[in-house]
Amino acid sequence: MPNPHAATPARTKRAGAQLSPDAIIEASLRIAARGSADAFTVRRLGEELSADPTAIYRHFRDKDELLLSVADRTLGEVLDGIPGGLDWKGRLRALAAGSLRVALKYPAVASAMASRTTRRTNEFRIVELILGAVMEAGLSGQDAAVHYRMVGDSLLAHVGQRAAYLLFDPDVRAGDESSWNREYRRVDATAFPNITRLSSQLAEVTDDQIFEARVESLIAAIERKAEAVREA
Amino acid sequence: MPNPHAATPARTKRAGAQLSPDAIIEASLRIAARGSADAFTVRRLGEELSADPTAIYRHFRDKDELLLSVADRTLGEVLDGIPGGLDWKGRLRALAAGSLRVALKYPAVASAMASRTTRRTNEFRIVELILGAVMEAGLSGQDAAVHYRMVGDSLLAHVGQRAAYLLFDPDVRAGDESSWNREYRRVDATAFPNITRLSSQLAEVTDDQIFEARVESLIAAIERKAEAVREA
DNA sequence: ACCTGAACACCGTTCAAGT
DNA sequence: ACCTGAACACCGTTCAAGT
Repeated sequence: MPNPHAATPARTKRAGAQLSPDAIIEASLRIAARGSADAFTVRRLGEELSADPTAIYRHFRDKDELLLSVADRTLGEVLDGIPGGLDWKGRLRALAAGSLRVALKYPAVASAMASRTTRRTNEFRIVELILGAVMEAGLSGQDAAVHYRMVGDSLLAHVGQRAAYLLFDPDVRAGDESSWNREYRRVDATAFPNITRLSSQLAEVTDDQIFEARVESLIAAIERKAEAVREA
Repeated sequence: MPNPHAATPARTKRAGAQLSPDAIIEASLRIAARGSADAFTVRRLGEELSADPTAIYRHFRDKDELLLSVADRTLGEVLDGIPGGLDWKGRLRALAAGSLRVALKYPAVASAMASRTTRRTNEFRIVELILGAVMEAGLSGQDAAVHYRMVGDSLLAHVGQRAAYLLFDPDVRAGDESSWNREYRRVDATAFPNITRLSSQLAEVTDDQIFEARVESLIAAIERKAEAVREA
C-alpha cells in the first residue's frame, strides 16, 4: 500500500503512539470489544495499529502469547469490579457477575480462553481470591483445591460458552435462538411428553436465570462440603 | 488432479459407496475420532470420501448444517450407552459420563457444539431424559425448565471445554498443562499465600475429580430445590 | 532494532463447466 | 442430478529486504 505522506519524512505511517506490547494489547481489546462485528485477527490488528499485520511478531512470539496477555488484562477488569468488605459468598457472586460482564464485553477473548490458563498475575489474583473464599467457607487441603478447580473451571466454561455464542454469525444464532419456539414446539407429543408439557416454560428460561442457578449451586456445594467436614 | 484410471471408465474416482448424507456424516465421524491428529475440514472430508472437497455442498447447505447432523449422531451414541432401570440420579450420572466419553471421542464436534443446539431427534431424546429426571426428582413447571437448562448447559459447557483442550496444538497444551507445576509454584508467597500453601494439592487435582464434583453439585441442586418445593 | 511486504500453507464457499 | 476444479476472500506465520 503506497503511503500518501511518503514525501514528508517526519510523518511515518503511524502518527500516534509507538508500537509496544501495551499498545498492541490495547488495540486487541478495542477490536475484541466490537464483538462479532470485528473479528480478532492479526490483519485487523495491523489495521487498528496502522502498521503491517506482521509487526506484532516483533513483540509477541505468536498470536497465542498475545491472547494470554490480552486475557490477563481482561481479568484485571474483573478484579477491579469486585468491591471490598464482602464475605466469601459475596466475593464469589461478585466474581461470577464480573466474569460474565467482562466475557460478554470481550467475547473473542473469553471464548478462546474457556479451556485455557493465562499463567499471569491477574489470574494468580483470581485463584488467590477463590482459594480464600473456599477456605473462609471452611475447606482446606485437597477439598479446597478441588472446590477451587470446580468453581474456576465452571465459571470459565460458562462465560466462554456465552461469549462464543455472541461470535456466531447471525444466521447460526437465529437458528439456535428460535429452536425453543420452533423445533421444540413441534416434537411428537407421544414420543416426547415432557418436552410437550414444558415447551412454554423452556422457551421462557433466561440466560441470567441459568447463570444464577449455576453460581448458587457452586456456593451450595462448597457449603455442603464444609458442613460435612465440620461434622466429621 | 489427473485420474490414473481415466482410461478404465468402469473405475470412477470413488470405487466404494455412493456419496450420500449418511456417507458424509460417517466420514466426518471418522475424521473427528482421530482427534487433533486430523482437523475436521471440508478439504479433509473430501480426501476421506475420495471426492472433491466441494461435493458435500450437494448434500448439506453448509458446513454448519453438516456439523449439526454429525453432532446429533454423536448424541445417539451417548443415549445408546445409558442402561435402563436407573433412578433419576443414576440416569443423570450415566448421561454425564456418556457425554464426556463421547465428547472426548469426537473432540472437534463437542468443542464446536458447546454453545449450540442440534434441534434434531437425539437432542430431543436427551432433553426428554433430563426433563424426566428432574420431574421424577419432584420438580415441575418453571423449576423443571430452569433446572433442565442448568444441567444441559453445564454438561455441554464442561465436555466442550475438555474437548477443546484436546484440539490445541501440543505446544499450547504443554504450556497450560505444566502451569500448576511451574508458574503457580513460583508465585510470591507474601502476595499469594493461599496459592503457595495449596500448590501441591492444586497440581494433584484430576479432571475426573472436577467433573464428578460438578455433576454431584448439579444433582444436589435439583434435590435441594425439590425439598424446598415440598416444604412450601 | 524494528517494520514491511511478498509468500506459504491453510480455511469455507461459490460458480461455471463438465458428465 | 450430481461432481469437478478453478477461483475468491479469508486465516496465522515466515523470511528476505528494507530503514
